[in-house]
Amino acid sequence: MDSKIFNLKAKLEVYKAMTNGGNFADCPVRDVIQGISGKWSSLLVMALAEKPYRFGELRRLVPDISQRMLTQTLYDLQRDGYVHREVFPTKPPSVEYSLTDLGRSMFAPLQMLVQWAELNRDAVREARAAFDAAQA
Amino acid sequence: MDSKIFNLKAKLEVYKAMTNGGNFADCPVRDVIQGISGKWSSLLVMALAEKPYRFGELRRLVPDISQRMLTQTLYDLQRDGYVHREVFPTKPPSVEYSLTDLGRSMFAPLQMLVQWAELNRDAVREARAAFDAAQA
DNA sequence: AGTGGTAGTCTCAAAAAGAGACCAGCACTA
DNA sequence: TAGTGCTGGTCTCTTTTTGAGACTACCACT
Repeated sequence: MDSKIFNLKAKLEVYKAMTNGGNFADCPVRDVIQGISGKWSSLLVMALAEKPYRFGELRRLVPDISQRMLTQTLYDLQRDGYVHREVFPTKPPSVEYSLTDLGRSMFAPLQMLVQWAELNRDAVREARAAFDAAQA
Repeated sequence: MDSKIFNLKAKLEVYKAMTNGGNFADCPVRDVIQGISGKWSSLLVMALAEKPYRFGELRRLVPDISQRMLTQTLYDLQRDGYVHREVFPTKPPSVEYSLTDLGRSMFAPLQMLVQWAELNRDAVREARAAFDAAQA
């Protein structure tokens, strides 16, 4: 075992002590990770990292998101402080979404993961195909 | 805008060309990200990065996961090639789960995100509290 | 004979996500 | 002047996903 890999068990004990001493259910890191690991969260953060977008622009950019989920995911991202929402009083009022500083700082490590995914998507697809073939 | 931030729109065009030319729905990166962004996936990968664990050990380590979701998440991780499953013919047969090389290589960027979450969990919680207070 | 540990599966209820209709207000067009 | 479309959503209904908990079979130990 690589000793540089952090010790999860020790961390769990720390979290137990930090929270209610009982279980590991409300581990604060999990809380944060969960907020950004939703189906659409990372995609929207990636989009907004490029430049601010309006609601309809995001909808067109990600065609297979429903309006309902776009609304809700943006709301959640705003609530967690990653995204800023600004309404402009144009004739049909337009709403612009942009990353906050916190959002940009979170985007950095997220991008690492996305880059890994880009590099390794073939490996994952092959593994998946091999597994499915073995199951059949 | 920071010019070092990659251009999502250009990427989207590339993906469009790579897939069916139509929409961005089956973007391969999203496919990979989705596999590791489940509610339990990252947590189990983090656990297995420390050392291999057996089914029951994982269940005890993460007390609030149901057996059903543990089974299924491990199955999915195995299917995508992140996790290796090995059955030992002990008297009650025991099953050991461990990370594959692919899993370990994915854990590296995942850890970046987890470290970010550790450092910024307070900021996120404050943002959340402020937002909720403003809504009320 | 009863208890506990092994790794699950099965069923049913609750929560989350997806599909699509609907809304008000303004601009442009026929 | 009535229709059409764009703005950013909400509302309802259905499908999918998740969670809770009972149940299985086998073996060891008491």
